[in-house]
Amino acid sequence: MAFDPKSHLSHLLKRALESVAPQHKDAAILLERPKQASHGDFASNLALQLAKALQTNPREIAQRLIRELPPSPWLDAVEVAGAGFINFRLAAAAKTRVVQEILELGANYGRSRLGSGSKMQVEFVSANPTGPLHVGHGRGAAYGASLAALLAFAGYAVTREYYVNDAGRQMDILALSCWLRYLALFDEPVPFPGNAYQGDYVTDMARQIGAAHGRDYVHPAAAVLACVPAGEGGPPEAAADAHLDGLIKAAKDLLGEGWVYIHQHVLTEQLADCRADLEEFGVHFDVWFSERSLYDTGMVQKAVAVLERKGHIYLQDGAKWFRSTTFGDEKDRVVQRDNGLYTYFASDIAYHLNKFERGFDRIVDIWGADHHGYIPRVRGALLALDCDAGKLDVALVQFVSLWRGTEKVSMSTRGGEFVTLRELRREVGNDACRFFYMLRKPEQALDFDLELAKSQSNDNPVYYVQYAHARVRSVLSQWGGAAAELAAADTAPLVGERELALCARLAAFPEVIEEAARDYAPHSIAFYLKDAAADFHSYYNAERILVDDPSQRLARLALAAALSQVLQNGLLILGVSAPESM
RNA sequence: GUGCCCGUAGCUCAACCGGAUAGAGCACCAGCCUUCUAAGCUGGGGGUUGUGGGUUCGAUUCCCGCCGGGCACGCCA
Repeated sequence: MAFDPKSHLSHLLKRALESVAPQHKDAAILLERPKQASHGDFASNLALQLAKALQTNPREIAQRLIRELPPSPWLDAVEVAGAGFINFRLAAAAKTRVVQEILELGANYGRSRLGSGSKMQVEFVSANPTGPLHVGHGRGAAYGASLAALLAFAGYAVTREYYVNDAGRQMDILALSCWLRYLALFDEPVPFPGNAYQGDYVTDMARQIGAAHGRDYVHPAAAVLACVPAGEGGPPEAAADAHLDGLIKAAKDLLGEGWVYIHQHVLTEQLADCRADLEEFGVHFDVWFSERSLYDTGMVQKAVAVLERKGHIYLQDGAKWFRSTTFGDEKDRVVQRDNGLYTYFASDIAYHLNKFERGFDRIVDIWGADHHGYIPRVRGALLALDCDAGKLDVALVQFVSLWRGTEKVSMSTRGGEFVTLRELRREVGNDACRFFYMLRKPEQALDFDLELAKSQSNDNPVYYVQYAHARVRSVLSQWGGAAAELAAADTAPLVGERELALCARLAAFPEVIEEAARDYAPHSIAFYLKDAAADFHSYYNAERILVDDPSQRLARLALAAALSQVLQNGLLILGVSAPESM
């Protein structure tokens, strides 16, 4: 069992507490690493916490705690400071131990049992397969993938899932868009609606269909328009929607099985494209869950029927409403329209019910911030279905706005005017992309300046971290010894201020992992890695590693190797490579 | 109008579930390569944490009001 200074101190403090204030022996013992080195290696505010209950001056309590502290060979000094903090100074041996521990555990250093194997699902991206992923999806992908990796590292059994919206109107619009482009290719041009999908990829798919099936799906433009309402009256937007629906209906009627083919084709194409894009980005999924399958297996009907049986459904204006206001929503929601079609919400209820039936201990949905209003109704539905809604966490990722210098790039998926994730990755590189996305917490809106990311790519912090890793690898290869030699190295020669600071940084890694996992905050790993790299660069510039003295050389090499291991472990979670050389 | 997120150095962002003198990077100024990778290091100036109250030993953090920005308020997904 590895020695852990923090839990050791925690144990000592608890013993002292039992002696000083037995009635408060269960008080939480908080140990933190002070920001300032002069405050020692660990500090506790235990005395401050107890002051009120004991009606005693906190400094006095701190003194008593220190007096009752069992002796320990790992401690150099303990003192009262400030308002009543207890500052601990560890013996050098206690600080440098971590080096051997890291070299022994290797890729497992920092791994935690926090999750204790409980089943966790992380659902993310889940973009409509109606076009290429854009930079906003990229953020969700980077966050979700890093979070999932982090949670796995923290001991959870994680399932990564993508919910494929392959059943709705948006897919119909995409299929229609493709067909209209196809008709135009065969000289049957139907005016292309402004609210259809405009992107070039739609025309590309139309060409594919034309190449494979020739004129099989051609119908006269006049025949198409004949069964479409002109879309007059009412607000222009509603008219445009009605017009689009008319076109979809016309397409279905005229094409029959052909419609099914085109619909399936565009879905398959877009999903494959999306999947390949994500794979290249280092983002992998265990499950691609089809919305349509919920209908095919009757789960949507079942979910609504259960709600109905429990008395949470009522009829109004021909539609079925879920009384979500009973469960904290601000208004009731339609689950089945008067035309018999289920709403997106209905399939989402079924989907979440399915998630719960799969027995996850915890479920994390990662959504764009624009969906925040959706949370109460999903929770409401789960409560209505007697599910423990407390198992569901929704992490909202704020928007990404793209800039080229001072000019904002307008983005609209439907309009086909957007910067794709692929373009971004090509411009900036996968590593820099992944790291850049992780440099701010998800609830913070992100301004992504393409010019900056491109022109100053050398200033991107990712290179700073990778550079530290490459430097170590370079030194190690020049040394040329065996790794086993390092793991057995005596770390006693590590006495320099920078060396001990680096040791302390490395020792904090497991705590950083646990805290980040608890808070769903992989960004804090990126910040930690920057700090660790900074500690190393500073050390590297101040001291030489390959010194003449054999024992000192070996100890320094071991320290450097330990750092590179921690950088690797952290970068792996973030989906960023740790290069041998740069 | 209602709800959610945000407001910290000139700019972009941190701050360990209330802790000690609020920290980094970029930019700016001054230094460091015949020695392990200068994509690096050392030093310097930069702040009433939007604002006004409240809670207490102690507030960037928690509560309330206001100001400013973003998002959402569909029988779309």
